[in-house]
Amino acid sequence: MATTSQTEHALVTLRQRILDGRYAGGARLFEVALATDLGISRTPVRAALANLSEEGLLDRQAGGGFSVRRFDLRDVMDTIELRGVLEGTAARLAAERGAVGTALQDLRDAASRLDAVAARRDDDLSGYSHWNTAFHDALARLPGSSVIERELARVTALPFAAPSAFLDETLEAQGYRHAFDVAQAQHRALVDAVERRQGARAEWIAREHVCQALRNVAFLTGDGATRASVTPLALVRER
Amino acid sequence: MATTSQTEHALVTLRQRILDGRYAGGARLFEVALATDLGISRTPVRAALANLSEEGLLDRQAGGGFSVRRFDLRDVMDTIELRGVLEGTAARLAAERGAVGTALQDLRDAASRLDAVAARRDDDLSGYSHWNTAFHDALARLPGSSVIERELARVTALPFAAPSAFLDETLEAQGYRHAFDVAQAQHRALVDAVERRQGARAEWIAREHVCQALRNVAFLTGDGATRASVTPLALVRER
DNA sequence: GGACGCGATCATGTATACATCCGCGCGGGG
DNA sequence: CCCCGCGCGGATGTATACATGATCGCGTCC
Repeated sequence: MATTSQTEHALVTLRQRILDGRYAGGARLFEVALATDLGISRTPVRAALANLSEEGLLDRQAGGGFSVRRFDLRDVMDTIELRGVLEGTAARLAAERGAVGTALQDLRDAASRLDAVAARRDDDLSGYSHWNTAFHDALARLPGSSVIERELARVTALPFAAPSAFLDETLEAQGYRHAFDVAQAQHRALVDAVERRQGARAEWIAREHVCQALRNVAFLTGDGATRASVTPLALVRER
Repeated sequence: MATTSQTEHALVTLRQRILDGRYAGGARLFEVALATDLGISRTPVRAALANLSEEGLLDRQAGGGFSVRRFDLRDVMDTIELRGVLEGTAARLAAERGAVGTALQDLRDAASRLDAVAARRDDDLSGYSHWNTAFHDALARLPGSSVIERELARVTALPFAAPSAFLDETLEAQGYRHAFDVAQAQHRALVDAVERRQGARAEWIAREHVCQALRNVAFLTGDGATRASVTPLALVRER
């Protein structure tokens, strides 16, 4: 039912297409056309569309039906800033209330792994990306609040708002090694702040941490033509 | 109500039932049972369930199907705090970037109306509630960010996180007039901060503003037995 | 010549039959 | 007595036929 289901197939295919920018922002998606295209009936297509709407990739239109959600550069920046705000809140609450379960240990582990990757200095981008994602996942779980965790999951589901969204692109584009080190210092400082129950400091560090992502977006979109080649920005259009 | 669509009917009915606490938190909702109960087919029931999942009132279960989302008192507090965080962000961004369109004027208008209601001192709770909601709506629109607006709409859709959720109950429970005045002072201060482009101050005021809502929840749940009678908390259960 | 109205067309809404999958209990066999 | 496996019942998944409603263009009537 899971992997072979038609709904799953439609969901994966359509998500990929939207992320690829194959459908223009604001474009309406018609059930019959998609069903014919995918070679399935309208029912699983409807189910997939409802799912994608829940993920924030589609908008429900007034009289029924769905359209592709429109993202411009401003929305990308706002979403990344929102991630900073939510991660800051997660860090602050964890500091105020105490971290829950194994989340703090997971956070420390991820930070150590990132240290190890950085120490090797062999440009292990996929390793860095993996443990960076693990760090931010642990951060989301830190205060043990299902509400915070849920909202952070929603935001980071968007391709350009994921914690490791622009790691590969920016690091490959330039020798951004110092940004790499600065980010790692912030990870360490965040752990320290939460352990010392310094809520305001923890929140501020998380806020500042996303500023690197904002700079990356600015850099990648600065000289114009490169935009289309940046994977997480494929669905972004100017309005 | 204008549309007599079956999906709409199912959506409204089921939402009401969930909000009333008629279905226990975590309880699974079966399509056939609901369809029979509502006298319609499974199709519009499915559509309504998908909608309610999008609203955050239901959880999608692993193997398919939906269950009623579980809320305990901690979740209520976290959601209200989250509203404070998001409203604070809206206020800060508006201060930093400048308010957009008529939103700032709408905000001032709502504040003036609230002043007028307060000046009359006739306990016009529905009037206060209405303009309080208008104030917070304008605040969400203030930075002109569809991302912020969307997330705030999601959070305030939950019955206990709406800006005017506990107004009636608390004001009627006690002569909470001074809280009324304090809240109005915060509204005024928030407008002032945004106008003066004082982002940090604006954010802080919005954060502090929801603390009154947190106190209201604590008050209404403090002496135990009153909980069930508080409308926005009907779906809340201890875990 | 302009405006109203009718019908075609296309999109979603709805019902329903059938398929599939999963869990569980019963029965037979080791 | 325990374990394996078959079958059944109930749940969601899927396809499809038909209903409904909105939009638009064309034709006719005033």
